[in-house]
Amino acid sequence: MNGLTLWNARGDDAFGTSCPVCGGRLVGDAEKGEQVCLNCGCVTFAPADAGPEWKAMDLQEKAKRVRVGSPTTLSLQDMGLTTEIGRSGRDSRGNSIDPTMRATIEKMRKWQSRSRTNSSEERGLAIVLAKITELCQSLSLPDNVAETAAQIYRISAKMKVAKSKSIIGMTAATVYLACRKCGVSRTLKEVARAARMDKGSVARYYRLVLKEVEKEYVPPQSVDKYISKLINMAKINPKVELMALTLSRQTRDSKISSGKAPAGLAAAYVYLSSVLVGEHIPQREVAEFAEVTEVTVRNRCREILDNFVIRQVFEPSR
DNA sequence: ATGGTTTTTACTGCGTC
DNA sequence: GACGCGGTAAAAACCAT
Repeated sequence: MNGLTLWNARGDDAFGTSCPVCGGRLVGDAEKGEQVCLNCGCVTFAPADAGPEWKAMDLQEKAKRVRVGSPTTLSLQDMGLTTEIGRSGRDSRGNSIDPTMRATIEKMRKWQSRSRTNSSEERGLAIVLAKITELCQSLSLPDNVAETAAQIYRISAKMKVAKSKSIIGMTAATVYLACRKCGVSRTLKEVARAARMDKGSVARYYRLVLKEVEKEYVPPQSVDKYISKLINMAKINPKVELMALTLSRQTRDSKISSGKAPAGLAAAYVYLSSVLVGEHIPQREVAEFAEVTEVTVRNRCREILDNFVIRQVFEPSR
């Protein structure tokens, strides 16, 4: 997907289940939570502010995102054999479904009711997996993250870790862990907000799952990922991204990054780059998008500038 | 629980447009 | 005067032990 990073100039309803340009099918990009159209190749991404106002659209989204004939998936209680099948008789592109397919769907529906969850355990599993899918959607996460989250939850359920734990808590924790494992940059804060939980509780559940299920160390998100994400969310000129990534690479492995919140560091790189490139985004805005304070941005900037000399190579402008 | 580190909060001062 | 920027002290949050 490298080099394909377009940004949504209109900033409106580009994120959906079908391509805003040609109506083609969108597939997720594991890197950034973007979606790419299989038909025309254009890239869309989630609206910058995942504020509460698009809760309303989540339900519609959910209804629209019916998966017909998709491959088996771990994020459904029965691996996807019992898809919730809409009654509209239309597929995800809005085309009507041909009779053969319709028959297949009917068969699936029949089998679905037969194999329906009978034990309470399985019912519980189904509920949580649905929650996971829902949370992933409201965070605009690619499918593979949902799958990973589902897998993590299955394991923790099997290990009885999830026993008598809050459903949203476990959901948020597994989704957050899945993000980290898949290298998708979503902060704990973002996950907590989407799950309507406070950060502290999600962190507690996260630790629990990490300790009991994952056991291995899951490295934090690289600064680069945050930079790309910031650029995408704030619809900043890609030139700035290039600059920020370059700076980030040059200064990697330096002491300045150890123990610091990657989001703050990324914000500092983006800010500095915006100045260097001549696009100049106020600290205030960068900080806001990175969900850190201006103070943090400033502190990171100072450390970067204290430790490195930035020599700008001016191109002859004619 | 604790102590060290980082981030946030709240406030102030400076220069510029 | 409003705005962007830089700084500071103290509180709060975080994290490893």
